[in-house]
Amino acid sequence: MLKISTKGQYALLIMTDLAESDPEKYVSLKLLSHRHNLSVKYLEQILIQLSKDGLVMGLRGNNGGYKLVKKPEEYTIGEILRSTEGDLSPRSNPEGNSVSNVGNDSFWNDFEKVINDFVDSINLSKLVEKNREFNGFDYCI
Amino acid sequence: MLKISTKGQYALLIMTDLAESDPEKYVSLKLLSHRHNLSVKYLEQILIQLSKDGLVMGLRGNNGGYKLVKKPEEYTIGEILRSTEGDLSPRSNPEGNSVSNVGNDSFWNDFEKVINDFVDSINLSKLVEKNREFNGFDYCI
DNA sequence: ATTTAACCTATAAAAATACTAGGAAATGAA
DNA sequence: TTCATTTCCTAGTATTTTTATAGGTTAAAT
Repeated sequence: MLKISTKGQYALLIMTDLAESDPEKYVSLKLLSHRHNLSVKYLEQILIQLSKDGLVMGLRGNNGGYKLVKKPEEYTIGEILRSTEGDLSPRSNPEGNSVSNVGNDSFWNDFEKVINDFVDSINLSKLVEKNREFNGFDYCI
Repeated sequence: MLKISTKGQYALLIMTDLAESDPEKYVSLKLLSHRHNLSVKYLEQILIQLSKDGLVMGLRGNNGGYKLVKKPEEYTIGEILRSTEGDLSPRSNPEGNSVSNVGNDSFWNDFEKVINDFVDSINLSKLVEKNREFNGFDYCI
């Protein structure tokens, strides 16, 4: 279907949220859950993945939560999406079966490159800006 | 997952095949099935879809089958993929839920445009050429 | 100690994909 | 006209992927 799953969309949403928060403070899943009307348990999976890939840093215990490890402008949308979605290759089975479409390889490779080049050309700050433009300054409860 | 399904890949494969065949003659599913090692019944669904969208023309009965309705260079990869995949929008739920990510709309719109611009920039002839380069002249049994 | 909250693993429901199956309608040839 | 052929049409099924939920463990702060 050529779709980014909701997981990827939520990852973008949460990263945008963290980018707008105090970069020193940890934001808890509970808070993120309330702010975006998503279950703690589902967000957990997303943030653990982002954490494993070193995009965010988690802290346990009281006043724990997650925060960014870099400045917002240092994240590309691509690295966020690839963290939760896996590689953004539009082709289903890279070299899997016996179908003789190997001649189309360059098309699929080019396609993949176009996708990655685009998502890597945009950084998180840009997304935050767009959000600000749209929502005014604060949008949270 | 941001993947074109196998259906879309097969559609491309079959369209490439038809582009290499005699434009006047109808090629049967049986033959296409043998050539690409795919079931007649599955190919049927793909070709009926392409037929409904006016990309190919079907003829029933003896010596029936499918043929292109235009010259190969007049098809874009985009119109072939959109026929079997539906629209190539990377976003899961256009305006569905209550998640406040509406500020990211322009990102998703741009993303969609990048994808469509790419697949519409390549025509079927180009794919045929690539195949020829790779396989030499004839690759079928 | 106790509370809080991230981590980890497993499982279940829903949706999409990847097929398979049976029959109806049309075409060409015998 | 009859028959084989092949597209058309609709339904159903199995597998995989997505979208979650749930329970327990570990770590940190108070």
